[in-house]
Amino acid sequence: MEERIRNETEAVKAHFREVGLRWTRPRQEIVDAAFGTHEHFSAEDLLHMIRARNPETGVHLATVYRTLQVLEEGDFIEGLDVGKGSRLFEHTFGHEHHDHIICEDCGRICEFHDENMESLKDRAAQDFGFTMKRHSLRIYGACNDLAAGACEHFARRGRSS
Amino acid sequence: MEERIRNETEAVKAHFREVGLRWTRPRQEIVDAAFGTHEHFSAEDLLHMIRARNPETGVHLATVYRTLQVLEEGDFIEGLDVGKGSRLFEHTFGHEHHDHIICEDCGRICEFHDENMESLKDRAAQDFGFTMKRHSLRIYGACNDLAAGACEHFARRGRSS
DNA sequence: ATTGATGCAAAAAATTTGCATCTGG
DNA sequence: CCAGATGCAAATTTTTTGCATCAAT
Repeated sequence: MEERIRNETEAVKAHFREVGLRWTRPRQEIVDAAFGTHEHFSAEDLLHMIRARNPETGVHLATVYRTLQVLEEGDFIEGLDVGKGSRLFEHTFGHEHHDHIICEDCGRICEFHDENMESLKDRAAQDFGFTMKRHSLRIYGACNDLAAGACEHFARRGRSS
Repeated sequence: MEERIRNETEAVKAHFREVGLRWTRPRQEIVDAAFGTHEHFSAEDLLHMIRARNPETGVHLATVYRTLQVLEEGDFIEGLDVGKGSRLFEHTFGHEHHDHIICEDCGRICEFHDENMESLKDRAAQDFGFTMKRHSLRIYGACNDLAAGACEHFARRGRSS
């Protein structure tokens, strides 16, 4: 897994070099953190993760935002509007595209991939004369775990509604 | 069409009465405007539309936001995160659900509906133990009109990026 | 009358920007 | 050295809230 991170980081580094962006300490830390988690994270979450890894870090939130922008443009991460609060990100480089199911009550996010759905999306874009760049399917619902009182995600976050 | 608006307004009014909300002048104007357009609108857009209809209106933006919230909860309108800028709304009452294709360059939004897609969504939610409440599929791309220089939407808005 | 709705201003939350300074190439 | 990156603070943008007042029921 550390190896995976190394590879992904290397890829980002290569991309940066390629497009003439500099490889700096803050960017290193940001990328390491972004690829070091499999959770969805906000800009602020990521900053906390960076600080957890290196309490001495001087990385500033503004730099996180700026770097996330670059990473998104380079298709290394993907932003996800969850409706409430800030945009969440996840690393996507080397991952197959997937869609999201979001529990409106506890905030839990499940991921799934469906080839049939993908072809339908392609077709729709074509039919309407669009060149598809990306797509985002989000299903909002209530997770049954929650109804059953067995939702650990809820326990962790403890939101109401 | 005026008749349609009347009916929709009546439905909203009935719903308000039902759940014990008052029917006020500001709400009347907001609902009329929301159902009087077939475009997607932001809270601010809507306020402009209200002022266009009645320059004397005293409706305040905060009230627009508050009312949009109520309307969304009542399933009369639906919010749409377009990633950049404010949330857009569209009235949905009496309309079949549809998905969106959004041009990242000119902002044009196309709507489509695909039964197959709908069943796949249903299935996915079920498979993951969710009770689906709503869903949002957005396909982002570049519209070919734009590439061909024939995109009127672009001419109207004239954005870059 | 009572309770909810509104206008207004001010706060909040999330993100972006200007600028002096630092630093990688 | 020099363009680009960063920290920091301040500005923006979008949405929400507190509160005195107003109006629907």
